[in-house]
Amino acid sequence: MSTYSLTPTSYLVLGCLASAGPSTPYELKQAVAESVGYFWSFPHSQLYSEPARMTAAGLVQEEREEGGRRRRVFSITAVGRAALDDWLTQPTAGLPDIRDVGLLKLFFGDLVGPDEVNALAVAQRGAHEERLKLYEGLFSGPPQSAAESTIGLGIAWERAAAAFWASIAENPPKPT
Amino acid sequence: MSTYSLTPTSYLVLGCLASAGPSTPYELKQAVAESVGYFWSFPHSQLYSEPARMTAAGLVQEEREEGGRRRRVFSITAVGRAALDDWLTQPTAGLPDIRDVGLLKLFFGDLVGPDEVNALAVAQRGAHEERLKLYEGLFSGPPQSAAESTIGLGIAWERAAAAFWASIAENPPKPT
DNA sequence: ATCCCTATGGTCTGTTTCGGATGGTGCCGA
DNA sequence: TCGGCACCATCCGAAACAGACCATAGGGAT
Repeated sequence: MSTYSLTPTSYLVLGCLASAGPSTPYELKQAVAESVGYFWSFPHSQLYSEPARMTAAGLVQEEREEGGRRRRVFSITAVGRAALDDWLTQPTAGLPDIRDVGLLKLFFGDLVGPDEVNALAVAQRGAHEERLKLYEGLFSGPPQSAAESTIGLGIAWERAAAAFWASIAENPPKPT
Repeated sequence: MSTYSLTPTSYLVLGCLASAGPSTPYELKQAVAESVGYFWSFPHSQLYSEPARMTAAGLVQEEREEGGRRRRVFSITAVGRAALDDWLTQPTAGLPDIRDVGLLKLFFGDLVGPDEVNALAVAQRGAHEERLKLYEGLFSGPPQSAAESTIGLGIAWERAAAAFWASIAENPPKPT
């Protein structure tokens, strides 16, 4: 067999199918949008193409809805479930890039004046605070599952970032 | 004119050329690796191909070294500088995705046991702490420039993430 | 001087991602 | 019954990506 490599998108699909049962790509898209999509946006087109790819590899299988639109419904196979468990069981130690366009601008902030840096900092601070409020409104009690607990990192990140940009705004870096 | 769109990579190149003066792709690669590369890794191949693309758009210009390897040396043009200033002057309010594979695994943590979640949390915590130490060792005093101040967000992120994973490890989420 | 070795420096390619443009289609209300 | 819209799906060009692979200058050993 070819060295078929599973991408994060693949595991996303596998995980969703394992959690929510058989789904259409559209349902995947919905589920993703209101959960994991907050910290990892997947283009919806991939949620259509990826299951197709994975069908060929035997990780999922495809059926058709009976009536109506006769949409494709994908479900995870035993092979897929094994691949998912395998992945979930390996504790990744890899770290993501921050890849923040705002931070990239700050990095080149010495090329423009302090006013521009300040405007950037204010805008970023506002955006992070807004997002923070959104996150804080999502759940009321303490997290009820591993899935819900992920919001904790979102909140921590937004708080940290808001504080960082606030400090930049207050105390603009200047080459002496 | 065609709608030539500048990507973050383009601005990276422009910014580096504006900051450091005319450079070869190899020098760009070096400069990036030891600075902005910590939070945004650019494949080195792009630092070769992107300036070529940009030359065609008139944003940079290319010369050749006299002796030795006769490497390509790129420098920013007035047009390029204007584009860069324009970009730097617009305060982006956009937020990046976190895109953390570990967090994605946590999101599906309900599909495996608490032991696996715990192992993940421990590994992630360790990785973030290690990275934190690296960052803290980079500069001694307070930041001397906008560029240096970016490390602040790196440190804040690593601290927040390490704390988050520590809390997951201590208090593993369990569906009741 | 020559030749080899290795740091340094550069190119190329197949795959995946991205994100939006575009194109169907079932269903409900008038 | 028919028109419109929300729902659903596919496609495509342009980049990003990772990394394999190649080239060469210049120093050191002989």
